[in-house]
Amino acid sequence: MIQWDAATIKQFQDTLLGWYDAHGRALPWRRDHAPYHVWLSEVMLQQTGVQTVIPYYERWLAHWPTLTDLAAADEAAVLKEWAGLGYYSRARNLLKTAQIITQERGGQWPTTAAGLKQLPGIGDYVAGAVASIAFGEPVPAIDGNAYRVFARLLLIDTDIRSGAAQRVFRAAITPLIPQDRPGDFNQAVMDLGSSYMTAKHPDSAHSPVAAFDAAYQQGVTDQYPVKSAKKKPVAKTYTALVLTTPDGQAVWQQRPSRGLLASLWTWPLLTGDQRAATVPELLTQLAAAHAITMASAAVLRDQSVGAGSVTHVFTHQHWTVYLRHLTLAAPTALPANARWLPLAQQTLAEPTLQRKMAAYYNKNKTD
DNA sequence: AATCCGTGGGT
DNA sequence: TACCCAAGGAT
Repeated sequence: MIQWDAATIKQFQDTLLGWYDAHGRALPWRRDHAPYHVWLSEVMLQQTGVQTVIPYYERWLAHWPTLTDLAAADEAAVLKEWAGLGYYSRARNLLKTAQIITQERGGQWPTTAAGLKQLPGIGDYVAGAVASIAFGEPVPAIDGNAYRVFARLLLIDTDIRSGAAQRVFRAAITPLIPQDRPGDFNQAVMDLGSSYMTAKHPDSAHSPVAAFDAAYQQGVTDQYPVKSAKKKPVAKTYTALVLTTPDGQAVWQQRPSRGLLASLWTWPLLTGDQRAATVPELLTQLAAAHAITMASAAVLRDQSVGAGSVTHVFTHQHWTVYLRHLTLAAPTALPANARWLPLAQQTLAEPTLQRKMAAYYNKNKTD
């Protein structure tokens, strides 16, 4: 690992900030440095691309313009607004933190990274980003960009997926932060990491900090950062039941409040490939899995949907979902975690998996 | 420390 | 197809 002297650090800061002043991106969350705006954007941007976030960010602020507005929201409304962004605990934690600040702290944000990190959903990265950008604290905000940029500049070969990475990079980056512009420094690093110093096909030669880039100077950019491989997703198979009445009402089922797609709504899912199961078998499993009971005598029609399946890849699971369509004469009573709503309902939070299933159903439905 | 938790885009 | 990547955090 390379250590810079004080003069080099000053030159690096001036070069990086000069470039940022001239070429930094004009993003919606950079219109001001309000902690609500900085925090919301940083949470949305976790593991998520800028172009995906922008429309969600704008819609969110139209819905809840202030932290006080958000603190008064229902969790169901928050999840509905978040639906499609993924990692849904982020949305639940946004609401929790808004309530803590509004109701327990009199609307006052902690102004240090250490204080911010106590709040739900705020870890080392978001704490550093909000503390530096909104409150001017000279702390690093170490995200994937910072890992990549400084691994190359300083030839840091610590595996960025290892437990030691946070400590090693924090020690390396902290001395480089300018006391007067920590927020701009951290944002400049992010812009650098998403323009010249990208993961794939970097343009190190034209980077404004090429002169400080040891990996580029030595022709070893492709060796940094060191990042161990992920393991591949586990394959799982399910069968979704499209349970409708003749007038187009369908059974919607809310997933448990913890775990994958927590609290979101889908058509009821049974484990395994149930394309060959009989109607009584399907209903037995439906009762066991979701406490939804209905008599097989009430089923007017039993149809498979399409010849294939819906596939959806999560971080750790690769799902294959088959669809069965059962038509009932009339709605039956449902437990608290299920509802009769139109097939194309607009009121509940649906994950992308459900949107894919609905698209597949609409394309393949028989009548 | 290792695992869980989404999604869309690129190659 | 099967990877990898993108402004991580909680348990």
